[in-house]
Amino acid sequence: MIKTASKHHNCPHDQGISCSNCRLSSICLPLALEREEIVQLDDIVQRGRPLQKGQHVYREGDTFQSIYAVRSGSIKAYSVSDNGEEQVTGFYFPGEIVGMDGIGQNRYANSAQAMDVSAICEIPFSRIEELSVKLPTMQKHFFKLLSQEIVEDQRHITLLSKNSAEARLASLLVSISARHARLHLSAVSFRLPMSRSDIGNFLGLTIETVSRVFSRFAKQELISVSNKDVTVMDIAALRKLANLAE
Amino acid sequence: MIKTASKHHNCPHDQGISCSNCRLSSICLPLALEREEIVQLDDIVQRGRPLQKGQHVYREGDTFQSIYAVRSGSIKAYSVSDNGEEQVTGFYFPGEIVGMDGIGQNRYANSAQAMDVSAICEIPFSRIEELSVKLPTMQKHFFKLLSQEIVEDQRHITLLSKNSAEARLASLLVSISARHARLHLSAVSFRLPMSRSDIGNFLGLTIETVSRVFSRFAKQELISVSNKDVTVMDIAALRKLANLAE
DNA sequence: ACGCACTATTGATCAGGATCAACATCTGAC
DNA sequence: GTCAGATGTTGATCCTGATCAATAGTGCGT
Repeated sequence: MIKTASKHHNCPHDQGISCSNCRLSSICLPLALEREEIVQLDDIVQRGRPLQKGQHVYREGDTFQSIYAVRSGSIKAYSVSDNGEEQVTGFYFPGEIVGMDGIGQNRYANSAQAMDVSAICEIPFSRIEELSVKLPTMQKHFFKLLSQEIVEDQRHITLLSKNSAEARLASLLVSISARHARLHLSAVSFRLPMSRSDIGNFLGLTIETVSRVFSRFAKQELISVSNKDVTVMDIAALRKLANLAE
Repeated sequence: MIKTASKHHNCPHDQGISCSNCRLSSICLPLALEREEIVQLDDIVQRGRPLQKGQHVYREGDTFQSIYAVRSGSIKAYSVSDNGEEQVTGFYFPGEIVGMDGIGQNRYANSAQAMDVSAICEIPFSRIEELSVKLPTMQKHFFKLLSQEIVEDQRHITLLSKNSAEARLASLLVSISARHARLHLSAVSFRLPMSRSDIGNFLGLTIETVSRVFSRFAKQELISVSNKDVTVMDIAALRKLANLAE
């Protein structure tokens, strides 16, 4: 393999040195913002070096300072409850934002950990607040982001409360497929960055059940699985299993 | 019973004709706001006539315009999923705020329904946005409110994902007890405004299981139950069952 | 006060997923 | 390339809570 110079635009962990030319901006900063506003946001966004797999973006209990946009790779968020059990609360892909749970209490309610080598954009929240006062569009955008996370979490509550193991896993696969499509990646073939244990934890299932349902889906030729690589063969059937509208 | 004139301050559905003298303001508008800022908020808050039991504040899919503070009574929020099943996503008591799920999509993701005769304060969101641009404290307050709802929902996800029927019901009882205490009402004796079916739906259980767990708690003398009236006899034991820290 | 419909309780049985256990496969360090 | 530990798969059994069913209680309208 030929090594490409990482300063240019073809390395996935370094594409777009500014929000203005970041190809994720349509997801990360939906519609709303004007070019000039994006330039102002650009000034406050800090782009660090990539995180290695397993490294934390922040930890539960840390003082809240920033929210983070995923630029490449993937992040899992999890919290540890009073009795010491871990609960995975979300998986985040490029263009998505983590850390908003920290605003309310001035400390993060979750830890955020890289599941792959990942690049992230740090956005100091105090600067967002300042900018939001000057730019109502920006304020509106962040109100919306927060509200959407609430709706997402409520969907997940419904998933856990009302759906079978098969429906839960189907639902996760459909969701990941759709998010890949949004990134102009294949909606059909993708690599799951998380372990079976993370999937089970997120879906409220044991790893044995996750493994069995994967096998069952494969036997029914809805997907084919090899380790973490999944190929979706019948998305319509998965959507049906997940109780989603066509 | 002697009828009291409802214009004065002793009717529970009419206490505090303004935010400034509302005894819930410490909950509904935590610390943050200055007297003068509260006066400005006062101007935009609309106080309607009480809702009867069963009436809706808004319905899923309605165009989003306002958020609502519960002044008296109690509200349940629920959504209907693609397959037609109802999911109760939350119960709201005086001082708490409903409707923030509507911001992201410009339509409510849930319906909100009165479980008792309830008084609510309508707060048009566009006015909040305007005011937030002028008053950074106000902006910060609403960012926090939204973030706290995210954390709440994630706690509920953990409850559903990791806890037994007993832990779930214990957790709800502890939560309602604490919220009553915050309102300076008895943390020990209270009336549950919601049906067993709503409780089961919220906790991801059938009504039979809810009923059985109530009976079991009563037999163990952790609580005594008569219909919707509950007396908590051993809050420490309930907290332990709910896997909460002391 | 009566009856009807709705809500809740309790019991008997069933089933989905957890748990326990054995084995297979992958990954990374050397 | 080899080996050890981690991760994943598959099977057998168990248990919690769902389902089905019968009964009891509540509360509202007349």
